[in-house]
Amino acid sequence: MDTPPPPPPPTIQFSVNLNCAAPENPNERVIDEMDFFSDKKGDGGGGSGGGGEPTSDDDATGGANRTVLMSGQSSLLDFNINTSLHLLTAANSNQSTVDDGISSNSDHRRLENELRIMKTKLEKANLENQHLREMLKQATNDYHGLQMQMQTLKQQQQQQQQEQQNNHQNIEERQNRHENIVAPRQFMDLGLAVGATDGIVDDPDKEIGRGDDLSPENRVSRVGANSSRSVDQATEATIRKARVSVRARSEASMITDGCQWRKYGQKMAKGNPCPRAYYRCTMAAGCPVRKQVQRCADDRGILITTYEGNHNHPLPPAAMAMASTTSSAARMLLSGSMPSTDGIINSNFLARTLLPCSSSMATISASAPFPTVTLDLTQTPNPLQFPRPPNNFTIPFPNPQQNLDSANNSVAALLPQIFGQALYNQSKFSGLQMSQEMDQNQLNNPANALATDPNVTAALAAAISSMLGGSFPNNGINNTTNGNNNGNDNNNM
DNA sequence: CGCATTTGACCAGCGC
DNA sequence: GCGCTGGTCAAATGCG
Ligand SMILES: [Zn+2]
Repeated sequence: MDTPPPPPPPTIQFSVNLNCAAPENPNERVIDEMDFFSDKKGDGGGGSGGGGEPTSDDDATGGANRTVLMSGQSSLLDFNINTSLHLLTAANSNQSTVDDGISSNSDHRRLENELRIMKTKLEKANLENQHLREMLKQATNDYHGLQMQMQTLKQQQQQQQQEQQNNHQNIEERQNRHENIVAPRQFMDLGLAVGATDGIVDDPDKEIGRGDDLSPENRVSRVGANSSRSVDQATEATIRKARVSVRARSEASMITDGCQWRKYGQKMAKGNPCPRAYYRCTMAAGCPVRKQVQRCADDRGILITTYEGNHNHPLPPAAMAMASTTSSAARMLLSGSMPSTDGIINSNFLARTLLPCSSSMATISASAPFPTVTLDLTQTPNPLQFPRPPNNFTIPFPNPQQNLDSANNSVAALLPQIFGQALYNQSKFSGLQMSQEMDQNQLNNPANALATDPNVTAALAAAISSMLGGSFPNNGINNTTNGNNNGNDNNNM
């Protein structure tokens, strides 16, 4: 779901929370934010039982007063019954009694002052809550998208089983049906996530510029002056388009990702004897998704596939994996690199988010013109033996076995969830759930905290590697390109 | 014959 | 302004 007003970048949220929490009451305020979302939890960080249990009195004063109450003075509840504003005075009654003898006017002024301060704080808190709500909404949407994908996989599996039982036809027929089973439109909300981030820069370009430029009818007048406008828009959109490149060992000419690709160009890259092939998604007429396939100059066994753009059409489950992976990764990139001052910091942060364990496995380059996420899977000789660390986060697979059952999708289907987890982790540091799971040390160094959790990287590597390795022998799904563009033919310069 | 690939040419951005 | 490079187009070619 691309929200026209760009959702507040998580990283910014993180800093905001730090600013609010650090100076005075680090824990209570954050906890209270969490409390705002989950109405059930009355106790803050440690409280088991009574502490912050919302009472009927609490309802009368509203959530704002609860903020004050959470600061440790629950005994003041009685005073709050009269007026909500008196809570503030009551909270500082101890100090005010000291000054009592001086003048009641100054006391009054001070009270007003504090009232003002509290009001501003309240507004701030409300604003923050709003932001967090938006983030929560987005996370929920992502979750729903994944659920839809899960359902699709289930349905597909059931259909396949039925087909196997009813008629033991040849495999080709089944694969044709496999193509026809497209993902529900809802998933496109996930897939188009980058589109939302694109909207930060220039919204209509992606659809109008790209779409027009790619439609065959409009290509006729490409050289003409009338097309210059759309071309400009398209290039502008391209400038900030994030890319996701996957490095993996493969002898095939192209990795199988479930999409239909049509080769539209081949160039000799600078400093690489192997040509670079350009592919375009042909599953829909105006689909803007492209990918580049190139062999590594040093080791021709390494295939570098770079994805760009988002599908504007429903996808078969097998293709959804990679599509949502790339879009999620791209969204991570763009959401982090958007603010100008934080760009560098965020890119580093994102790099460590994606790559907690080993720096050699994935890198994030936010440098111009394209921010790129690179997943280097060449270091994992046997992905299936990847150790599964038992701690910390549990990647929210709805039902992993279902995924593994269907041959084609198998591990590839895990990709979006894994990346979704990465996003989830990122949002964690933005303040969503920080208070409950992070201690102070981790608060100071969130990237390190993430780095201690190798689940993301491990699962990601295993998924992609397995996909690469497993899909080639016979599971070639929809790819129409065959592998005869191997290194030697140097065509273009 | 239709479709995908090949491949030379074209275009735009960027650095000098 | 010029050359280099990446990316794209589209006519030519190949294939089933
Ligand atoms: Zn597509």
